[in-house]
Amino acid sequence: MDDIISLCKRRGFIFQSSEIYGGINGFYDYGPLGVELRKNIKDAWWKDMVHGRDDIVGQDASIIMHPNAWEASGHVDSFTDPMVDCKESKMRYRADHLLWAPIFVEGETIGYVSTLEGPESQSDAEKKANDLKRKAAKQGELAAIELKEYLEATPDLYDLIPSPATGKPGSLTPPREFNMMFQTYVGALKDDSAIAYLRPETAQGIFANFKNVLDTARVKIPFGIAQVGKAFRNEITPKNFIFRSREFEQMEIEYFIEADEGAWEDYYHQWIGTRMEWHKTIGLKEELLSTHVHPKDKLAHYSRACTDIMFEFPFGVQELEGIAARGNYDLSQHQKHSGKSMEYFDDVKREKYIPHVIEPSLGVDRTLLAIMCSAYAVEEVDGETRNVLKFAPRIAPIKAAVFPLMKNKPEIVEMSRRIYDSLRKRYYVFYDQAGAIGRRYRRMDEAGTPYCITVDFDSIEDGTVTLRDRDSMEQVRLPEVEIASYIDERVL
RNA sequence: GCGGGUGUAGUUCAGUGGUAGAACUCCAGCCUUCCAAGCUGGCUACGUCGGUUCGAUUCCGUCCACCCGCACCA
Repeated sequence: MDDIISLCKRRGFIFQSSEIYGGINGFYDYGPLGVELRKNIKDAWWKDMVHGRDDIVGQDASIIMHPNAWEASGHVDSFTDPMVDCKESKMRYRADHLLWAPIFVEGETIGYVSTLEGPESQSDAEKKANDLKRKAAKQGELAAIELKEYLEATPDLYDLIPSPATGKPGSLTPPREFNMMFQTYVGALKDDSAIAYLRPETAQGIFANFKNVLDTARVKIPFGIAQVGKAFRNEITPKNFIFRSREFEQMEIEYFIEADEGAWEDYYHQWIGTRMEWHKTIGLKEELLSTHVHPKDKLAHYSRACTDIMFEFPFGVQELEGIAARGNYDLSQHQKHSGKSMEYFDDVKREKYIPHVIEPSLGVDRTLLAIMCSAYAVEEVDGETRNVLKFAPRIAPIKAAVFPLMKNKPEIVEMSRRIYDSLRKRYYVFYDQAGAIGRRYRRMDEAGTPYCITVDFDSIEDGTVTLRDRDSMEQVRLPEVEIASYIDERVL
């Protein structure tokens, strides 16, 4: 992983944000090659998911929305993770995973117990209750133990509830709120009425425009709306390079389907297949991809099912994309909060309903990192090591490079410039005449450029050039006029 | 947020209480007829702020950032 991070910096893919000021945690910048790669990923997605299908249209919603949109979506209330720290054991718990109960013997409170949520929580609590009873030297029956979340504890109880780790009361902090949405102010006044949020996901911009798109794009269920855009989350701990950052970009589709309870499952599985196949087309190594099905008891209450597409990064198997069957929760919420109907009239069924939705949601930055990890290779060539990024040609930042074999032979340089000028009208092409030819090849290997064209002495005689393949390092000889079509076939 | 570690050139690393060196990279020139060749020259660094000191890149503290572990992760 360190090698990849180092290469990203060295070759101008990714820089730490504000590096000259010491950097800022959780933010990254994309350099000249990074921005090309990133753009190619987004273009490939858009081309395949929007232009390549007749049932999906695009949109681009603003990053700042009406604050009520985030009330409706539930993000204002629940996009928080209240946390509790144990001052003694230095452990940290989510307040809704930390359970506690008062212990009664014969109607008298003898103390409190705490435990963590899980299959053992009840038995653990009972065991601790018995210990408590023994210590208090009480006779009589223990009353039934009713576990509650720490969030339900009143402030006077914070000092009485013991830490689950140490068993001692008084070491737990009150639950500390942490909303992951960035706040800002719209307009000149900095009061509560001006509070707005940077969106933590692009999805709500799609739901909020559902009616607009429906009324203007002549779409019929089933259909999808796609969007690519930045989202912001004030993560507690950004981690693993660009994998979890505070500013990131999503590629999301909301695919609207009929409301029948029997219908969603087919669409859902289709989407998992479609998305999995797509990841292979952009060069992610198949053996590093997998799926993770969320167990039913871990799903949000409005969610029918959720499958993650996982990628094996050097730091572990992590989520790349989430495909969720979300019922009609979001549209219903927006209907409720906005007072505007989100119903769809189905001409075939002759009925009105609020559509259900399947949501494939992919992170651009995570995809880019997965591509770097898939493409990076160190090879041995004639006793020398070669660093190479084996990008799928369609997403490679630079599609081809043109080299004059010698820079001090005017005819060769002239022909090289001519080829370069003609190719650069089609895609990003790099011209390099500095240094030995082998060095130029290796430089392009590290940038992941799939093809290098070299103009040599034969070229000015017979009009052919050599075209060298990045992965095999083999060369073919082509007439100048065939270069463009040869590369077109492979990179578009 | 806690504990531990780290911070010197674009990269990877040396080193010192008297302001620093290497390799590779990069740039220029010479040379060079296809895979990091050679020669010459050149650019570039002690994360930040403060303290101790005659003097700090070095010692101490603060902050920032990065790495590992814990915890957290719509």
